[in-house]
Amino acid sequence: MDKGWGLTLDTSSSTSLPFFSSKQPPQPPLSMNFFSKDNTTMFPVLGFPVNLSRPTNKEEEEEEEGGDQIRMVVGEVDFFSDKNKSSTSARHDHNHLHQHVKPTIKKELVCVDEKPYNSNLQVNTGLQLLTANIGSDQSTVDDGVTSEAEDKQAKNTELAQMQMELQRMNSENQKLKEMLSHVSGNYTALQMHLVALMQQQQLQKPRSESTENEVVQKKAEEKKHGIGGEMVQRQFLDLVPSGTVAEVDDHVSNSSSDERTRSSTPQNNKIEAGTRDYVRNTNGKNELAREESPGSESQGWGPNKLQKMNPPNVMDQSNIEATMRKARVSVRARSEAPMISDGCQWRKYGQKMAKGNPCPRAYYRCTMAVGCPVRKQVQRCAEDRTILVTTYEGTHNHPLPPAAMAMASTTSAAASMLLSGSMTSADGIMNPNLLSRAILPCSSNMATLSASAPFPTVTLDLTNNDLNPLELQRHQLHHNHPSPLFQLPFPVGQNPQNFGAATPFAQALYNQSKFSGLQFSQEHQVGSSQVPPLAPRPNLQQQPSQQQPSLADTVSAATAAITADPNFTAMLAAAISSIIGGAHANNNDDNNNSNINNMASKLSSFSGN
DNA sequence: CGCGTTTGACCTGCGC
DNA sequence: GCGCAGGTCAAACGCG
Repeated sequence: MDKGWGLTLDTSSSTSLPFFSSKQPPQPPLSMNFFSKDNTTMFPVLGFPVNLSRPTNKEEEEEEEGGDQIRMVVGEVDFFSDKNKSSTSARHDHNHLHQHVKPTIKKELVCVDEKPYNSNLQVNTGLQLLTANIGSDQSTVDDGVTSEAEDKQAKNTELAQMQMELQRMNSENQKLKEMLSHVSGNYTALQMHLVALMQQQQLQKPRSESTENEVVQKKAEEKKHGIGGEMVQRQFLDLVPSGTVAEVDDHVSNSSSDERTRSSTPQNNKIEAGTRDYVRNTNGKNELAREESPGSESQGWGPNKLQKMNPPNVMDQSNIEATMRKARVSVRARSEAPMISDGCQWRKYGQKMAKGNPCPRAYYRCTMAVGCPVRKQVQRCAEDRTILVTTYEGTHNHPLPPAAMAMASTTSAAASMLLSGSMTSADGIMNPNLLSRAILPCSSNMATLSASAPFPTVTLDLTNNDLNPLELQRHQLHHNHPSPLFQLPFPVGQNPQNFGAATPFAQALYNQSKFSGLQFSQEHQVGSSQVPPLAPRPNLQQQPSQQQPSLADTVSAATAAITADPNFTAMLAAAISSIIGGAHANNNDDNNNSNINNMASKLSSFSGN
């Protein structure tokens, strides 16, 4: 696992990353690091590892010694470990309260909205242990040695001390809550600014690109939601973090699925089936613990139903979770290989003949981590069998190699934003035009949203037929790249390195695919597949999946993508946004940040344009 | 022998 | 209620 990747948004400098409006009150420095060196903490939506801990550092200790009454140490913020369920901060010792109180924020950090944090937040400051210790101390007084008066005095003193500790810890709780409010405030401001930027980009686009219908629809939406963009903002605020938390919750606790188990008898069979699956696979290498029953996945939780039954702010987490999983991102690309090499490991678990398509559809699960819910379907297009349609569903719950990062980011961001649109539109009906422009402002012909599909789906079409092979070839020669096994929608007469306004997104995708290692492997990734590989081209050069870009290549390619196309900023920002949505966290770990700070500064410079 | 794929059976939702 | 289609399961199979 490559450990060189992190993603940091350092908001301590509003000049380097001007996401925060100048109207915002001054915020404390906030560093978000989405990188972890181990596999224990990760951000599930994008598969980015997330370190949400803010370990005690010397500065904080010095502050304490300097006379602060309230010691502000957030010890462990563990969103992903089940350990906290059964054992609290057991290291607490009342004799060393000052040194070892480790408040543990468990499980969920939810809501940027009005909901009070303490509704979902358990802050354990060790008070229970403290209480227990008080009792224990009282019961172990040696009355044979000390006099009654001394004993009472000692008890009183101790009680007073304990009460002070209680007060101190209460204050500490309060401070922690305030801190969380700060972080969420920062997050909110960041998202609002991001949306504003995206809207600016849309407004700057030539009006001619919009059809009359789109204009009418836009106006209708704006009328419905007041100021234009309010809807999108709400989408960000309501859904990205909530869905993210739902995903987090997915891996911390099975409470939601347990509730479903209890509440729905017909699904029990399926859940048991899933359990069987898990048990069976525990002997194997690639265990697959199903997190929820397929039945509950297919309960018809379309966006409309969700929206009608649950206002966004009070949306049940399990519903969000289910819907998050249903969001699909479909990638259409020309490939002669049976499967796209997207950097992940997949295991085939089924194959079906789908109606209306002579080509079978293959079903794959991600096997990079135990219980990763991500699945994908691979099928050739019936009309043009050179087109491979890969549909991704779900979000990774594990760190991803650099080669898989960008693809996961793109699909997750698209899915998140797609969902946010589908779930918050007032009438429950998606507006594909509006949404697609919100998601991918310049990609009206590349990304489409399907409201008619059973699940909300966004399709990234990389199969534009108006290709210019010469330009492609020139590009390959120029970059000394072997001929890619897939084609990208370079429009005729345009240099891939210098896209016109017509398809800036194409280059963004190209660059992205370049740095994501999005390749089409001629060899089978995980065994054979009956998705029929086409006859290899004579000049086909092997693009082994293990030939993944180095970190430097990745960063430089990302930088190139950003510098080449401001619209890529929107995509990247969307990905970042969805990450932040789940993080709500503060991390001062500055390690591994340099490369991403690089990207962030690039991003900020373009955001300012 | 372990692991991944294959493939028929099964489950579920949906439309009629 | 029935049939269809999509999706998943799991025993059988094949490969290294």
